[in-house]
Amino acid sequence: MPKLLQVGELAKQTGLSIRTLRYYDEIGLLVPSHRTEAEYRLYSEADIARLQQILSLRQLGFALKEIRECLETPDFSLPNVINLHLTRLQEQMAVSQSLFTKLRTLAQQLQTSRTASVEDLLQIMENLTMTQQYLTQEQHDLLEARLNQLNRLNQLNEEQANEGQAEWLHFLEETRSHVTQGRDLNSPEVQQMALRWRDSILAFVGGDLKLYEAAYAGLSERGR
Amino acid sequence: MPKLLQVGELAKQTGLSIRTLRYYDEIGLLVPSHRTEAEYRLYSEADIARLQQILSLRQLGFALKEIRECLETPDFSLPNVINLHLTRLQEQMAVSQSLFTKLRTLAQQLQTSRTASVEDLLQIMENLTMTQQYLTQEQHDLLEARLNQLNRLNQLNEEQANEGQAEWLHFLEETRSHVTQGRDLNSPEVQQMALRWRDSILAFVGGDLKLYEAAYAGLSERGR
DNA sequence: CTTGAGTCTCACGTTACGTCATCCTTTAGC
DNA sequence: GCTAAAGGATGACGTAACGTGAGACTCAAG
Repeated sequence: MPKLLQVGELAKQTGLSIRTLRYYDEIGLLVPSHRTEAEYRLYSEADIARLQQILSLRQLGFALKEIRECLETPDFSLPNVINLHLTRLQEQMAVSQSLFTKLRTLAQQLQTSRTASVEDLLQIMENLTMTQQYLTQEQHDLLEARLNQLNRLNQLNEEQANEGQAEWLHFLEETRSHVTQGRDLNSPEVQQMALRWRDSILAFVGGDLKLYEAAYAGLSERGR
Repeated sequence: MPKLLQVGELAKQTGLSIRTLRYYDEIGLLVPSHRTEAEYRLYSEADIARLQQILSLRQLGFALKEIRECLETPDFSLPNVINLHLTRLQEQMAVSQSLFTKLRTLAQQLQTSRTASVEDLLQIMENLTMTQQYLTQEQHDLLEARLNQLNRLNQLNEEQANEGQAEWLHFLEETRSHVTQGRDLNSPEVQQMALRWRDSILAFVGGDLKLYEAAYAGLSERGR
């Protein structure tokens, strides 16, 4: 017999609030597949699985409406979801890297001028926030582009889809070998890998290369 | 002559929308210090400096109301702001680290069972989202605790405040030495440093040790 | 002198929920 | 068999941080 959960239990298990689950029901994002006589919500295991997907996508910064649309396309495959997850991870690490570079700059500034002036610090903070802003902007652009392409991909023929998955598997292979060998995140090898990963994405994104380039051009222009 | 900026110009320079600047004016967060005859907003350089602080704090995840309160306490010193920035960086790197560990788990899972079952993947995704949720929750708790303590700190006598700054300078010294020596983020030395940094924070936070401990206890409990 | 770009205020819309208020169900204890 | 406590349901209003017009004003350029 498949066990069914009430809202409160599910809320406890997921850490979400009851109100949130009720809201997801309200907007048709996660409608519990059963109800009791007294209209109590009952969530099946399939519902829970769907909720996991929802949370994953929400984690990636998607709006709830977008998530619903994603899950409506029937062949929104798990590889694709994980693909997104991996990419996101890559970006987060890149951000950390960038931030650390900025911190190094700060440290060096403090090294040269022993007591940094207020103006210096403000200048540094300006740099910090500026790059941060720009990165998140870039991330958003990329996410949008990827979502669009993902949707388009789902409308392509199987051949190309399989190609994309092959690329993805290839990258995963590499990642795994590096991970199992205990390599470090900041080693040149991994950075090299990140570049190839980016190229892989470029191939994956296919036509909209211009969008990607624009983001990068803007970034380097900003960096001068 | 101090140059004054109109909203549009400031918006372009900061990447914020005009509406956002108007909103900040509306809620009293950033009230332009001048207006033209026709009520055009004019932002002085002091205003811009304040905006930088605002963006820095916003970047740290503070609510606008909290930011306003922060900036209202007159001796909300720059070291404190940068202190927060550094801590945040530390946390972000910890999150990346954690995520990467999860990814490693995923990779290993895929290694053992060549074609991972849907259930396996869901399980992994569950772990991913769970830890993520928990971390952000922890981060929020810490941020709140720190804000409170920061406010209290501002009400302490100068001695203790200077002590806190000395601690901070000490940590910065260490960071700098590590950075200039090109050490890696994931090296045991830096992790050791992170631990000491945490202890420093603990000292900094002073009384509310319990709050900190609760957060960590919850984390390890969750991690079982 | 008009046109176009920039600005103003007012005001309603949006997202993802939080927070009551009020009523209904279910379970445990007496 | 009754009651109290716990859990749930449905409105409905509140919130944060803006987005998005509508309609009027201002300012520099041709």
